[in-house]
Amino acid sequence: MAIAPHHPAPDMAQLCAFKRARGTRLNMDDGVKPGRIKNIAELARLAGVSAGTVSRALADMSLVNKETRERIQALAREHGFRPNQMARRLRTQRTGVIGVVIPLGHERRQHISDPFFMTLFGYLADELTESGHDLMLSRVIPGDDEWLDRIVDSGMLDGALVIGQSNQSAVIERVAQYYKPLVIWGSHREGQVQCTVGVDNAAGGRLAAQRLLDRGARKIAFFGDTNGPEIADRLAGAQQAVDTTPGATLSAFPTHLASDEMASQIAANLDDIGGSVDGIVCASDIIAMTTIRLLHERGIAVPERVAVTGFDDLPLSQRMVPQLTTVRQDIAAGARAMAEALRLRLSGEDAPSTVMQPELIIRESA
Amino acid sequence: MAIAPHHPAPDMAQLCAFKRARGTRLNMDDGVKPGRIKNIAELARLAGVSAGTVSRALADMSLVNKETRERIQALAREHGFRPNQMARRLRTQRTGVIGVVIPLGHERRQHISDPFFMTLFGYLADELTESGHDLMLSRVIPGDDEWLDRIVDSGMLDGALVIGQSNQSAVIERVAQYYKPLVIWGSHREGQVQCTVGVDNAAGGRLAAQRLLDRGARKIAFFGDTNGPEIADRLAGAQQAVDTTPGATLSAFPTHLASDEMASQIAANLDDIGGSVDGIVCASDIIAMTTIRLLHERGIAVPERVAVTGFDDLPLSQRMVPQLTTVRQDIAAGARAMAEALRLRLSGEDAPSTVMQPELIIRESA
DNA sequence: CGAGTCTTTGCAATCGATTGCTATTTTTGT
DNA sequence: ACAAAAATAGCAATCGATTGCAAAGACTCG
Repeated sequence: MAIAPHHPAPDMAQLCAFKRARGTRLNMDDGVKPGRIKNIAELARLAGVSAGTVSRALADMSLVNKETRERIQALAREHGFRPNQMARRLRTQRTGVIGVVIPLGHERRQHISDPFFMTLFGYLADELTESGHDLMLSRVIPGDDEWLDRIVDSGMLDGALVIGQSNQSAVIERVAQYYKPLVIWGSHREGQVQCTVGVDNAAGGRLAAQRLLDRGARKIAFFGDTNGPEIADRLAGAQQAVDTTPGATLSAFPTHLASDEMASQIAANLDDIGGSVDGIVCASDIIAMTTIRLLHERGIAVPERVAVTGFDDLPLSQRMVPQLTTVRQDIAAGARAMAEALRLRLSGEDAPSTVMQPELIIRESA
Repeated sequence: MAIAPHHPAPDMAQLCAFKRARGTRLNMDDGVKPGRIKNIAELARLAGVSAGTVSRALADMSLVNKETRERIQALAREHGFRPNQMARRLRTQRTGVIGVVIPLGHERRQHISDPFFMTLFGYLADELTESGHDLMLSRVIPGDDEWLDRIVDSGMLDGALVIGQSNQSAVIERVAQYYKPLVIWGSHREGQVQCTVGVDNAAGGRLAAQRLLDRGARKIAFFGDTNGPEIADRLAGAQQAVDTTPGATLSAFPTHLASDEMASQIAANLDDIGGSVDGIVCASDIIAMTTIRLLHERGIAVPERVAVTGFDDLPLSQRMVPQLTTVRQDIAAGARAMAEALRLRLSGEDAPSTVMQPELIIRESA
């Protein structure tokens, strides 16, 4: 991100990590900043001009004489002065900050360190910092129906991104009706106002289940928490695939994402179904990874006796043993789509929802 | 300034967009909210009191009559009014925002999705949002020696956390001399001013190497990028352990963290050393995971022919097959320590550095 | 009954940068 | 040489909430 006042165009030559700036005066005695300037007025007095001129000079406006401009800029640099962003933003009514919100409606624990969210967040950071925005992360446990209003009305944000609908679709939908610069990662529903970006979860569920069916599996289990629309769609997709295959059955087992509960819950599921299952559709790679580990502990071979599919295609899924067969969501492309939609909406235009097509990545586990 | 690394262009063909039913008009003003109040003055006029009173009422100060106070609060709620944070912050000189900075001095690529950083970041978010702070993420590729100054002087932050020293210790040290609310994740050096929280990396390296030596390994390799002090310390620790064991040798192989380069680099390393190595100390769990995967592909048994240790003890290390023997950093405890140190420093007190002791977690890979 | 205390509320300064408008120079054109 | 046009710089209003201080009204008490 750039908390920098002005961004000079990124000069690729300067990106070289090892190239140090040829600073005029480097670390020598810089601990003692020459009399710290705290606002534009002081710098103005020092330069013998008015505050307005300093402001314009620092913004590099051609309105002020080139010489004075450079003199002021040099002075500012020398004193390590940087204009107060808070005042700037109050005045300009633009904050340059995008809020990223993760609502935890049905998952109270530790959701935020979930690799999927973090990966998406990382890509979003890459995208948005490029256009000079800062990212502010808010982790919200919705206690009422106003949590999103509070965020978008806080006056601190130019726009907001919501990662995951959780069970808060209604709230999001309501806010989306009056707050434009809002983009959601999640499922698209016909006729909804909110602008979503996400994968076709039903198609993804179908792909995963179909893969298991194609391998000959008939008794299929689904591990995941279906309280949010996304996972529910994946289950529905899997159900569709199973329904079109005679003799195949599907049963769903609730499985939380929180990592500590997850393992014991999956263990319980496995003991529950015993050896009567030959394929498992997992709602995420993390669930799949844990499931495989637990099957391994029970001496059940994957994929020979039970085939397992994941969802997400996180980087780790190809580093596992066995490598994970999974449904790929292109997180980088998703982040790019979210950023693009938000940019459009920030400039007042409309932006449509984006539904990406998932892709089945066949590796070893199924 | 921070510049995002380059992403490979996505296959946009697979994105399919659905236009929203309600094409053009995005701006359905009015809508549900009764005539939108935009500032305290308007609300004050509506309530028939002065702005100051409204401000105090909203802050729930006992200074204003309980009845008027409640009346104003009700009015504010009814109109969905929320005071402008930017103005509030300009006036109070407190932002409630903590900056989290990840300097990428020697790693230009995609560092941010590194699971370790993300996990730590997640825990930090949990800790700090609890005390009412927001987190702003800044990913910085230091182009000069002022990147940190720009961030802490931006006037947007109450404090800052730096995750990883990279090769920027000197810059951090200089800033730490004048900016107090600053806490660093990284290595502690005698006599330094910066407040760090981190694990004793040398001890960790020693533990890992010693484990391999104890298993009988004598020709040890180290995989990791030693440009930053942290990994360098781990290597130094490993070297110490090897030095005290007659006949044992250690050789270091540079290995970047960026996930795409890493695999090929490790593959090259492995081919380089051929079968002449019987133990590998990896500088992170991710490196270890990739290494094991590649050894597996080459038909080299882990730990029978080559024993491998990781570093970090990420959640995934116990879900792998084989489970990873690794040096544990307690990331949650680290995040707690960072948050606590920052809180102290925010309230003007001093806070010492924290050096945590690493712990060897013996599982299957060594 | 008037002085002294409390409660409440209002007024106006403040935080620090931005920017429309005005007031000075220069410079140019004829 | 004189009017008109540019080029510069300054003044002061503004963004919206907070808060010290003053003031007005309500109440107590000797």
